[in-house]
Amino acid sequence: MTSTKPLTANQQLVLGVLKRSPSPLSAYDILHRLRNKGLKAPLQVYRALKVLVDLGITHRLESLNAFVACSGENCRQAGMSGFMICNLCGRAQEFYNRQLNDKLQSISADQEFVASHTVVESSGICAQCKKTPVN
Amino acid sequence: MTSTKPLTANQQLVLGVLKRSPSPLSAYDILHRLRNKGLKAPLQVYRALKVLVDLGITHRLESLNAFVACSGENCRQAGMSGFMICNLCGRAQEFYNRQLNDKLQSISADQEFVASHTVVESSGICAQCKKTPVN
DNA sequence: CGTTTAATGTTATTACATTACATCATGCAT
DNA sequence: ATGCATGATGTAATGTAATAACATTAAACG
Repeated sequence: MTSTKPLTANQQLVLGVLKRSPSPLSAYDILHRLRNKGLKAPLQVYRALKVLVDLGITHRLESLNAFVACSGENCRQAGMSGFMICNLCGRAQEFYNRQLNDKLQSISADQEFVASHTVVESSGICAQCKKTPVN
Repeated sequence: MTSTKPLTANQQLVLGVLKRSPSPLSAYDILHRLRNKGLKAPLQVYRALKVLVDLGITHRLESLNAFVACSGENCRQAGMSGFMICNLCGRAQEFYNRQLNDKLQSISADQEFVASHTVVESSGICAQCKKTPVN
């Protein structure tokens, strides 16, 4: 029943670009790809990204200064998610893990720390790239 | 017997500033504090930071674009560490947790992903700030 | 010594992100 | 309908983070 406001034109454009991309894009990458759609300034992209991220349908990768469309449907309720980022092909695989979540919770609780957001990002080499060195 | 090369002048200056700071500093914050010591350009700081981070005696906080001195002695061997970052006082509390580590390992292993580095950063409110709202 | 190598210094540039302010569109109360 | 409030957009300028390219200096060592 989460009847939420529909996305605006710019937000749809940005989300579309992210969904089509196999790997994370920086705000300026996105802007570049939307020049032909009339977007001209970084702020137009950053504004759209903010909404998408707040909605939970896009994630920001802190270690990359880049953004990806959420891969799961129900990211919002699933709690925190993590990413495995391949240094060779550039792809970012999103994952959810209940136990990891719980462990992070308990670590916070031990310190009486109230976490509002948690970033988990591993960088390395993905299975694909391990097999076929170049991509 | 890890007889390692001694730190250079700039590296010592940067590390000193980080150790004295109660919270993470950006490279430009550091530069600002070292103007009086003769440092003039960002690169001087970034170069020193790179060495310190590679040595494992300083950490980069991806979600803050900032740096902190390592709080433990033996960070290098302890494996990956995480941070709890308070949005009010700005302090970053470092932590190690074996089980968290293991869990991250196993998640990677499941996907046949070979992680070289993992970022874990929670932001929220620390125990201190919860008690005494302003700091 | 002179040569190699690592560290530094300096300038310029690129990449990432936000502030400030003007404009436009929409909804809706009178 | 008219006028006002609100939210979305557009645009320019600026601020902040990071690196490239190249010149210079210092230390190591045959």
